[in-house]
Amino acid sequence: MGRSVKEQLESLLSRALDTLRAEGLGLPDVVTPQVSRAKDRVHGDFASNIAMQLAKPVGLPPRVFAERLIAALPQSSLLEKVEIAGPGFINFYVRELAVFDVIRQVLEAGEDFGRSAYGAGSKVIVEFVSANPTGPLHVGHGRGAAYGAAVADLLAAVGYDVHREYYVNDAGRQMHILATSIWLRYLELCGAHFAFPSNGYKSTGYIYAIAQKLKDEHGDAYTAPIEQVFEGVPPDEPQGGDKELHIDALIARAQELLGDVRYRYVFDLGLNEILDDIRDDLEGFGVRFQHWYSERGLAERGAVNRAIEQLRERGHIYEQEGALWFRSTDFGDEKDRVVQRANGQITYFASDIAYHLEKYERGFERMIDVWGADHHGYVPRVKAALTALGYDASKLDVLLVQFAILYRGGKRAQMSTRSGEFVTLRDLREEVGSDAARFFYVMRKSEQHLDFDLDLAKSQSNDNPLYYIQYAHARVCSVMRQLAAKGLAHDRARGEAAVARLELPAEAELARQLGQFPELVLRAALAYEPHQLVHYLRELASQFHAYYNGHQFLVDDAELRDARLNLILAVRQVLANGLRLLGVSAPESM
RNA sequence: GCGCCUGUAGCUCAACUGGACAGAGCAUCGGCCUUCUAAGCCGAGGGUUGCAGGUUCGAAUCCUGCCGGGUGCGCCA
Repeated sequence: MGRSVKEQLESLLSRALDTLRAEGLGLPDVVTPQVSRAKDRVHGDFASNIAMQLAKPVGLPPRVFAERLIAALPQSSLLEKVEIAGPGFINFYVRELAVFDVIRQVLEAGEDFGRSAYGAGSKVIVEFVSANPTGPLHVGHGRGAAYGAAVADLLAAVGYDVHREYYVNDAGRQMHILATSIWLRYLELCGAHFAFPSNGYKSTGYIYAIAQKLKDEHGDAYTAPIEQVFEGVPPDEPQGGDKELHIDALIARAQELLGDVRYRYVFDLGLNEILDDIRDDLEGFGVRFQHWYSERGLAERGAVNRAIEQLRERGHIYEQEGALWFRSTDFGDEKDRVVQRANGQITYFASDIAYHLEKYERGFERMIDVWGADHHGYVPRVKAALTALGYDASKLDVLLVQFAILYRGGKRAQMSTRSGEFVTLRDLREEVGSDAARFFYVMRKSEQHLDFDLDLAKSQSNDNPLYYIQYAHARVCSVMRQLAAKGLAHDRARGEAAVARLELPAEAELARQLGQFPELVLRAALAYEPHQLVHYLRELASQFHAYYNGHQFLVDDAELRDARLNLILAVRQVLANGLRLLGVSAPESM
């Protein structure tokens, strides 16, 4: 595909600077000129602010320096003209034919147009979703899933070797609460009556479903007398007690009455059922992982103890009131953190240190974690631990995703994990479809709170930006169907030979927009900002719709017709490539 | 109280990461279907970028201080 126009211009400027340096101008030794797209067409196609940046060190007024730079520019067939504007911008006007060459490039590259090798050879891990397997994914997880998947796909598109991973928290206290909740529901199904713990997973239907499965498969082999279950258990909160002590005692009782093997069975049954559901849900959402990384496995391999040991060897661990603490305040955290509780249990934080340690050991050059923004307080301590262990914490980028708030009929549709009444990702997908969900989730910058308008996402109207973009794609397909219906064939070579017939401003504008796609993909990938792609596609669709409305493609003049068809086929290709990166389909008809 | 995110048109958001007159969509108003899908197009109005300072050739963007919204500050995960 060759170097982009932008890169070629930057290289031209570099050579001009070398010339001036040779002439004895006081230039810094290393200068990498930046060329950017001109925001406004009256400023040409590309612009550089290099003259203003270097005016001071060189000791010349910006415009004078710009003039000398332009005079030193090597000859290039690319350029129509170069001008100085405003305080000292250098504006580049690119030849029309160079602009239209992108059509040929798009049609040749097809699905690969927009891809690049920027990150080639670099291994990156994107860890996202990682929701506790204690229940179905809800709409908050959905945004992390859509965003993480888009970031991963963008990075892969620009050449990184991307590893997508889900960290499964299958070892913590929450999982024990889940196992115990399932078991108590099972006892209910077997005829027992009691007050369900207020801190248990009371939830809607899935706990019962798993309990029912246990009953179907094993009858009453897992029962225990209900008096024994609650004997000596401290009172629950509604009875004036402590809900945490209450549930912890019930967990201990479940383990005691079931014994190791049967308890483990219930525990794993719950874990696997829920994990299967999550996997299936994400699959339907177009989100796939290379690896489901088990927290329990980490502990069983001794990796967590090893991590704590390494911290201790480096002198960052101390003991206080029976617990082991990591002195994270030495590394900028606001307070020290417990890694092992007084009761001997390892904290989630300790597992997380071990997990990230392994990410380094597995050879990733960049690590990306996508977390809910409510976990932001957790970032400094993880980075502190990695720094303490001698790793470069700047290789870890924690991307925080703000909440998505659902609106239906102008009112908030609430969600919460513990109360029985929450909106699952599956509910959302069923209501608006996976395409709309994927699209709306990444429409906004991730650190921006997202107002998710369910009515808008469902509406088949011009308010809905997703339909607007998909419709542009479908329209091109429709044109091609019409071509066939008229008994005509499209000849790409004839169109390419007649590219000079594309004389309309709208055509040049479209070609310019197409030419920006590769840079846009790169920029969106490196900034972790898929919303840039959304805005780009909207703009491209808008330009296409205007072109479509104003001009006929299926004209009698075969050369002109094929030249125009090449252009709109290129538009269709870029729309499809962009939508695919967002995990959204590109329908052939609507 | 401290930390992080955030405040841009009536509403929802952009602004290529410090660049040129701050741009879109929706909503409002006025036009366009005997021609490739009107799920579309064309046009109009709408702004002291929360407020006050500062940094510089140049600020919505960086710094400081206020004001408002969100979120977090467990031997939870």
